[in-house]
Amino acid sequence: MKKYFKVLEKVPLFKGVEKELDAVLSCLLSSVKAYKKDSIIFLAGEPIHAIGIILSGSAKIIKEGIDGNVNILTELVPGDTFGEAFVCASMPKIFVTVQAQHNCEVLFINYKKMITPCAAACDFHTKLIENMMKIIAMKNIVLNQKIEIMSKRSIREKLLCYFEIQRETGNSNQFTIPFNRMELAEFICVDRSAMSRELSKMRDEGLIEFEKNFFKLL
Amino acid sequence: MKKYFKVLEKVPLFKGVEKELDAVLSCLLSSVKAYKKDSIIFLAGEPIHAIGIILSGSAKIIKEGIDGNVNILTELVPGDTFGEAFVCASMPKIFVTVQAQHNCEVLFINYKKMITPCAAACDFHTKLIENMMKIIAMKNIVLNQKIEIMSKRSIREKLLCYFEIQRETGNSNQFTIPFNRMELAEFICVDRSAMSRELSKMRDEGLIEFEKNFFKLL
DNA sequence: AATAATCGGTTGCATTTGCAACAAAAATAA
DNA sequence: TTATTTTTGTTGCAAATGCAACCGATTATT
Repeated sequence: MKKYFKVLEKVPLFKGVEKELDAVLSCLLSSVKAYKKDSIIFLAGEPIHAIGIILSGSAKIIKEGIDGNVNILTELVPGDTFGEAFVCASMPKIFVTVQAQHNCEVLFINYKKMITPCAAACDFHTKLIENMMKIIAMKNIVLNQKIEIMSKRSIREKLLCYFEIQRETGNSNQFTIPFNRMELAEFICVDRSAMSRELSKMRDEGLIEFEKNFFKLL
Repeated sequence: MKKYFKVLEKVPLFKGVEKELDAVLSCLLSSVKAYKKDSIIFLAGEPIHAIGIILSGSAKIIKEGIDGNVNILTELVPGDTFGEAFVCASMPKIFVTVQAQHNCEVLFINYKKMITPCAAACDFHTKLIENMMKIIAMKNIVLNQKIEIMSKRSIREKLLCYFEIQRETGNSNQFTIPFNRMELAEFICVDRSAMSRELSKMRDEGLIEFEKNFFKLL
């Protein structure tokens, strides 16, 4: 177990209990499982009762359409957590499939164990609960922001909405975004070239200035 | 307080502790405040530390753009909860504004109190935490579904994605949706008439059948 | 029953967008 | 350095979409 501490220390779920990780993990009945490349970790439609944390290797969350085409929703790397939403919502089954991309190892945390204070005076339960709540709530806020952006009808409005969020977040009219053009287009769900065209127009109209990932609102 | 039990009994946060509501509320240091029509309950940019529950009247969650135009995100009626995401995420400030639509009364639940087990043997804390987790996680799933729909490029794909979710949820190729045309269009963020046009086309092509809110996938 | 209001479908039209192909610029590799 | 790959911007074009206006059907109100 020790060899994973480097990874586990940085997992948001364990923030504040890094010192007691040994005790935490054994109290939570956590287990480690290894998966070969391409094998299934969670299968859509199956019930799940534990939260997964990638220890090594990588995995992907995929969604298979009725027509058979698969869609990669997220790529998971060491330290990433998955399945929380379904477990915490007590959903009878998970909607997505999690599949190993390379050989990988996964730590599973039993949810019931986590949120139930145990007989022993394990006072880190409160901290774990707080962390988990924070993780999910934060994701909630981020998802809402994304919906706010995507609910705009035109590319220009989507961009302005995204920029506005950046402005609010950084309290500044200028900022560096964490995407290149391609990624930004994917994030706001529009065509890259169409977005590029719109960005140029907005610059010509004196609304914004930009150079690579650096943007300035005028 | 008694007079609000009718409302509080049905609040998801209190599911499973309806019998002990009196004890719960006093342990949580909850307080009730009355607001006059149009007055501000939470102001965007301010810090918040409590979760709100509408007891009577109604309120709205609004977002003010930089250009001054306001956007109603949600309307809140008795029993509705608000502010959970920001409080549970420990955000330093709330991004949206909550304003009374009519005169209304709001119950505030202190978050710290809720997630911290108290000295007295209040074993309902665990239940409340579980409920809160479930509420936020569930919203998470719903938001993800909405994003999945909105990330589709065409109206047809958006509709099919929405229908597919309905199909999965109900395990049936036919279902009654909770929206009229106007609301459905708003939900998937497209123009109503354009959506109507697309629905007709899809029917003509033999993809679907529908009558009012009842849809059948073929 | 008569009237008004809401809802859903249709259509013409201008605009926006996605798509594809290409070119310039920048980054990376040889 | 030169060659190669990746990234970004540009443009023509066809298709999709939003918008507005309209009409008939359904529902609610008087």
